Amino acid sequence: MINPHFSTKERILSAAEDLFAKSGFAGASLRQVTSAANVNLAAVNYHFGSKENLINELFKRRLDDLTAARMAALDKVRSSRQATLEQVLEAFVQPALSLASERGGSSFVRLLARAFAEHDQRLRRFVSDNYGHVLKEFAKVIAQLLPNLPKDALYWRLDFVSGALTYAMSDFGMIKKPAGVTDEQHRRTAAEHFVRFAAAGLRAP
Amino acid sequence: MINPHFSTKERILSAAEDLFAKSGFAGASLRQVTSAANVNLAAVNYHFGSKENLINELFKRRLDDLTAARMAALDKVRSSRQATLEQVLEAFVQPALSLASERGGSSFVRLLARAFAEHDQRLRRFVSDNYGHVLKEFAKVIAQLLPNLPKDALYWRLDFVSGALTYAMSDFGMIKKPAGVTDEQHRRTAAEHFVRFAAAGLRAP
DNA sequence: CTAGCCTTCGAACGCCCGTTTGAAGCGTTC
DNA sequence: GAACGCTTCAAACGGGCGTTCGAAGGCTAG
Repeated sequence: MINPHFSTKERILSAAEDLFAKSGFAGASLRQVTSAANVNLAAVNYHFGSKENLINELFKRRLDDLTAARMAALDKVRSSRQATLEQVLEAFVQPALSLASERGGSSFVRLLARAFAEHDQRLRRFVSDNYGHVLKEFAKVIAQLLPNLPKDALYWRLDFVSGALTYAMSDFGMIKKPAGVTDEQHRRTAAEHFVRFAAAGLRAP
Repeated sequence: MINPHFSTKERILSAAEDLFAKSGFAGASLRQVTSAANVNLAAVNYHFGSKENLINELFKRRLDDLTAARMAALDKVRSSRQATLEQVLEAFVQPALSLASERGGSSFVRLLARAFAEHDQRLRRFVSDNYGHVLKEFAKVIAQLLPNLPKDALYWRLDFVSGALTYAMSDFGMIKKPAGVTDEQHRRTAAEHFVRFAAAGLRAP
């Protein structure tokens, strides 16, 4: 399960990502994590200090890359002469898609959905600090592309878009990957459907 | 906090709803629940048998009403001569809105979102058994209203719609109720925005 | 009044939790 | 090869967990 070639720290992070995604932060114990990682129990507190800090490191590791990739994609779209709503949405989704394709990335995506479901203030603060400003940047660009849309309507619709994406990427819904389709293709299809749906929703009369 | 006029069973259910919504099923203990309910610890196992069964009863209590109300609203729309997509979506949202306005209902809505985030198979099975067939009925009606939309696109979009609703109703997003607006008005506004957004998304070219 | 039943109660059960500790291992540096 | 850091280890800590138990309480029917 866990590759023995990686360092203790990395093995813990990987195992924790899987187990927390599966059972929740309170539901998965450090004993389960260290056992899956083939690592001594005390290693968590040695390398991360506490369970809570391990969770934070888990998010930091992935979110730093994700937010950077999203900002880069947004800047690219922004600098093009005639950006479309679809391109902006694509810039938002594509990096998340790449993340989900990484080793363990799909677990992390579900973890992210969990972080939203947890109303725990400490965790929400942490996620929004590392994540919030990117959403604001996207909101600004989208607002420019929909100049006739009142601000309150825009914010509502952006919430709906976030929800739709979170939900779909976490495999909550009834959509199941058909047999004979690679994960990659499945995600590509999901992204295409999402961009069409979200763009139309944002443009609603 | 907990009304002493209600029965032990009801006090436990109310307190459990609040605490599980706030801290998660694994995160809130029966000792916290019974303490908040002003009830002896052993009462949970006496009245419900186990923590897991308490959780099931929690969902049953609300979902039975919700699904019945949704089916009734759908039948009403169905029987009208010329049903619109907006009316069908309204029939889906309105009962959830009423539920959220009930005493403790807003906690339950967040609990429902948690149930989706938990990938726990037992809980998912239970929720989908009590919840799934209603979604299928709505899907059928919506499919008739969008005869040119391929089936796979329809299912993707319905997933997006579910996600948008779940997310928005659980207060995950950045939308905050403005001061001086009642909960009732806030939810009414949310529903209007949602129906417009979802209808447009479903009708996307 | 009393017998019976449903409910509540305090106390305890065994178990697992996150964290800490001090010793053991081990490669690097003088 | 001794001394030093960094890492791993087994073991234990106090505490909270879900659940169980037998006694006590309190209501109703005879």
